[in-house]
Amino acid sequence: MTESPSTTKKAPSRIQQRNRTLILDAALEVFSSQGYRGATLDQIAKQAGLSKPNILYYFNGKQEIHVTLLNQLMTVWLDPLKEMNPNGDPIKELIGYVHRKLDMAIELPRESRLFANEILQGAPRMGPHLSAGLKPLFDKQIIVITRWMESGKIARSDPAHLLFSIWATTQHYADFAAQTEVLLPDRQAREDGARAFLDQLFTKLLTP
Amino acid sequence: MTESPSTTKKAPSRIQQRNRTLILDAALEVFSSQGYRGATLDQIAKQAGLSKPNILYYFNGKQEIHVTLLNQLMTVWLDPLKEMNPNGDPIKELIGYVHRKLDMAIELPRESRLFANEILQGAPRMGPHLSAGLKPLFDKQIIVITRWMESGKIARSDPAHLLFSIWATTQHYADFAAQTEVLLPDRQAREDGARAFLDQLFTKLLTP
DNA sequence: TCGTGTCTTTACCAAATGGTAAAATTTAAT
DNA sequence: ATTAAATTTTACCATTTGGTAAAGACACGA
Repeated sequence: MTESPSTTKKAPSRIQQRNRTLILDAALEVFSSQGYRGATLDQIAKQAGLSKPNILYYFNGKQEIHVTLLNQLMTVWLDPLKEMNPNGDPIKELIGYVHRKLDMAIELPRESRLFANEILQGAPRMGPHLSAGLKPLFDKQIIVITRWMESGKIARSDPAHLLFSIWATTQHYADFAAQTEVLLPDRQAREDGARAFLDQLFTKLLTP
Repeated sequence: MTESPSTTKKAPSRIQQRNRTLILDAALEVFSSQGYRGATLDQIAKQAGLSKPNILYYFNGKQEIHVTLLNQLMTVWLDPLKEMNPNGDPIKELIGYVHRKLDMAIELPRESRLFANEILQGAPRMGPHLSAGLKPLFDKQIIVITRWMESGKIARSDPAHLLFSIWATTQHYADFAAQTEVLLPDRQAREDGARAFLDQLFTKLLTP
């Protein structure tokens, strides 16, 4: 029986694994720079070095590629937040989180833009994941941070907005790169400056 | 001679003014929520209550509507930055700027998202305006802030990244509303919390 | 009210785009 | 080597979408 591998759940062949990876890589490139509607299967196919029908042999449609990508990268994206250790030194943990997020924005700007695009459009294909995936983790870490504040180890502020501000300031360097690159053209200086500034900003906020 | 008013530069009639406004309003709604490629002339037409050909009577094409919108709103968007008074009290000026930007994000989320969409895609239709419009103003205000720091009236930090962090944290509430609304559903609490937090964040940073 | 120019609608079109059918080719186990 | 299954290509198709032509409706000054 000849059936598309996109529905089959049996062991994927070497070719299948290679091509699905190829497609998802290409899709990340295209979706992150063009948005969901701006991206075309032809662009993804060309970027992947495959034909359009070939791509539809591995995925049931454009939407499935996009959703697969979002699901797959969600884990990577939330990892730094999970890694915060409730028993570590609060300032170290939070400043460390800031640095890890900034590193991710610099090293994985496509992933950042992929999510930014999706959220900007109202998260039409990710809404459930926000409630089911992000929200619980968010609430959990809010509690951790609140405890840290109550223990007096860091200054009191609103933990939720603290996280928002960390996300906003770090992802800004990926999502608004077209702007920051015009305003601060020297890449190395910009990245070093960002690190130093965010360190200072959040250290001052958190130090009791 | 019958000619489209989009090329004519003569005094626009009452109807012309009304309909161009109607179209630009509709276009703001659609472009900001769907992005440039995601927006269709049919959507804009429906939103404006006009027919598609009628819309193309007033504008020469989709791109012209978009560019007109960007140009028109650029002024409004940069206004708060211009308003910073070099002779005022530095902390008051900067904190005031933060509050004005946050108010704009809350009151004009569509404008914020319109620009966010455009920058995210690499500013393909706005690139020149960044260099020609924003850059000079940015550089000028960097100098003002630098002087404030040198005078000892505010703590030293990187002025460019200070502005980036103000933009990032305030616009976050408009651009990532789909996310913040899931994580902090109570609108009033969210907005009040944002104001208080950003006030605290930047006051701590700037106080010498 | 008449006529000229302004505005709107109807009826289209060509290109782009997501997707499919089925033939052709390649892979791999026997 | 043979063959059955997996993979890729070729040739399409229906819909959507930005855009146009031209006829029709309307406004308004003389």
